[in-house]
Amino acid sequence: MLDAKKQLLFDRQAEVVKAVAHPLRIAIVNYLRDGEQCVCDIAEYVDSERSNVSRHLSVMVAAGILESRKEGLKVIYTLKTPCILKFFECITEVLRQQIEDSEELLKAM
Amino acid sequence: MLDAKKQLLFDRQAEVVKAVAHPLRIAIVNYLRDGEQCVCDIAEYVDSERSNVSRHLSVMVAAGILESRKEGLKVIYTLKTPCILKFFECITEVLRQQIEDSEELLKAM
DNA sequence: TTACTATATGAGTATATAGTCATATAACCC
DNA sequence: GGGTTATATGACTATATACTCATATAGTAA
Repeated sequence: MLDAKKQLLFDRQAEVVKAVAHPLRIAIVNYLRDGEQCVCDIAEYVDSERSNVSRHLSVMVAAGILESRKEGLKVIYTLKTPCILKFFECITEVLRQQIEDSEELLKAM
Repeated sequence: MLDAKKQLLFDRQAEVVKAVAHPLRIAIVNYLRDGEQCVCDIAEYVDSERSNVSRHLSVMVAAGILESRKEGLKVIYTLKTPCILKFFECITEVLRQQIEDSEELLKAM
């Protein structure tokens, strides 16, 4: 059975994972690979309301994925842990496997 | 701006990430590291209703994370892409960073 | 056949999350 | 000071998700 310590760990891990479990947030993380950006530029890139983007950014900061600092009027967001990018390599591998499976299925038809 | 192709990719990636963005599902994936298991044993391990566990498992199969096969009355679930484990290394690194930050804060107090 | 077990799923409820709009705050420029 | 801009947040609605209970299905064993 799951002990309380492990359960707590999985809760914390789930918080982090949830923070990137959204297409918009994934787009943001990918955008920030190329360098830090303000809310307004991110909002333009992902084509969504600034207020909405601001909320998504807060969630990712709370999860420890992003960092922010104020610069004049703007708030600049950065990737805090570049390891989050390795994360997407894993996800891409899952997707690649899915496509291979579809191809197998197609061949068998 | 995000083009349609990238948007589609991020949608697919989000599907996979969502499939592990839950403490119970993370517990299941960790349990399956040590080998395949049936629904009943998984349900006992995570201490949840079988019907609930069964649904969580279906989601992860749909996302391409798990595989299943029938064996008598039981349905056995396996990790399909072991790369999903690397995934958790990244998450753990984010958590470790968070703890380091807390320590820094504490020292500064 | 009947009884039993493991799993899946429909229907319902409760909760969480995303998105929008209006408004507040903070920093800037005049 | 007043006006403007960037960001954050409260309040709301719409939607998605998790969970439970009851039931259906498929296999097993008598």
